[in-house]
Amino acid sequence: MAEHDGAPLAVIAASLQRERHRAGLSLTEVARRARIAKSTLSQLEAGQGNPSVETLWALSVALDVPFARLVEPSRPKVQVIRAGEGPAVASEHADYVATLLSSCPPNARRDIFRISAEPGTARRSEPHMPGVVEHVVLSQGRALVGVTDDPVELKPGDYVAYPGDAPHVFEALEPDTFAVLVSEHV
Amino acid sequence: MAEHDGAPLAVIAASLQRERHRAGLSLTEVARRARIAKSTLSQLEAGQGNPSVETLWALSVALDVPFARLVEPSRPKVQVIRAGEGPAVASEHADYVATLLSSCPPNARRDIFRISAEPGTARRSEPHMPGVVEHVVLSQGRALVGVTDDPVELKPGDYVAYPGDAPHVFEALEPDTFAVLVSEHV
DNA sequence: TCGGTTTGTTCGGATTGACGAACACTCGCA
DNA sequence: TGCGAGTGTTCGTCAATCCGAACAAACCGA
Repeated sequence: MAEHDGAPLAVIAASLQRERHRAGLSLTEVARRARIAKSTLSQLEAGQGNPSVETLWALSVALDVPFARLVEPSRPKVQVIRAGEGPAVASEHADYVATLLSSCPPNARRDIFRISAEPGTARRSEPHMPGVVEHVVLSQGRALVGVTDDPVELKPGDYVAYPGDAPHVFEALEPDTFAVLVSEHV
Repeated sequence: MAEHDGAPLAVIAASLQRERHRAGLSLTEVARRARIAKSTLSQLEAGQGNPSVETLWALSVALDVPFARLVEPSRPKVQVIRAGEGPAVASEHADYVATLLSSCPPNARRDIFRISAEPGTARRSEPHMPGVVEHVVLSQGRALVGVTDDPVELKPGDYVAYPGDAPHVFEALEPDTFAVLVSEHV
């Protein structure tokens, strides 16, 4: 499910002004760098108008900001989840527990999991959405991780990234294996 | 530095068609859902034209994909970084090592680090860009992590998230403390 | 107080995106 | 073979963006 909050125009207006002020630039200067008329920028910041992609792209270059930053807002707070706590993701194997630490909030596109696994059965995953990348850092134990055809053996501290839109595995090789998994859908 | 590859129009054209085919929808059907003329969509997929933000937004809703997916591409590969390896981020304290595991690729907005620290001195960080959130999962040892005013003590397996645009700390309380840090700038 | 510079605004005119209908085309079925 | 429903395309028209220049207001040094 892709998130689609409010109409983007108001967000864009706010973002443009916010990023411009953050960079300490004048409206005139930004318009010059983006090679657009400053009148256009003025109206965009006023929330009027519906910029073309080229115009907005030029602005994202001028402000040196990722494009998406202009169309999507922001927020945060402190949050703690203790080792035992947190929603455990259902699994067909009792010896594999994935705990969701941070689910994809409005407009970041990644989930963070804590993985606990015991040796024995390999945990195979069907391909996810195209464009998903998974990152695993092994904390404890030993595990075979990666795409099913060519998994990698990880020891504590090792890191691996692999495309999540292909079949992949997580197989613990030692008891008490524990890892951090970041699943991002770019 | 924000990434700004090629002109976005060709990318958009490709993305629109790719996502539409992935969803198994006809051009007519997508146009109907997005409430835009199918002629418009046809021309956009042909790489002609420079859609307005509202038009593109409507399409992202109709296709149920995040907006940014339409303007920025990407692709992955398997990558491994062993426990000892990887670029270590400079630090004024020798007893604190941050290894960059995955730097913000085109259009994900997060970095992943492995942190190794020894007790003694606290590692204080100045605020980063506004909108940054940091996620820490402790792997080994014990540490005091979070915003400087109100840090949280973590034990193995614990997780904490906090705004990175305020001063924050990472202080190891035991030898051989080891953690995973995800820094995302939303 | 005056000139000079910079701020962001508003105003016609040329350019261009978005629309809807008509178009050529393929497929399934009687 | 003809019909109908589906595909994605091209065309002319209207409305909108985008532009450049002219604009008022704030600021600063002489």
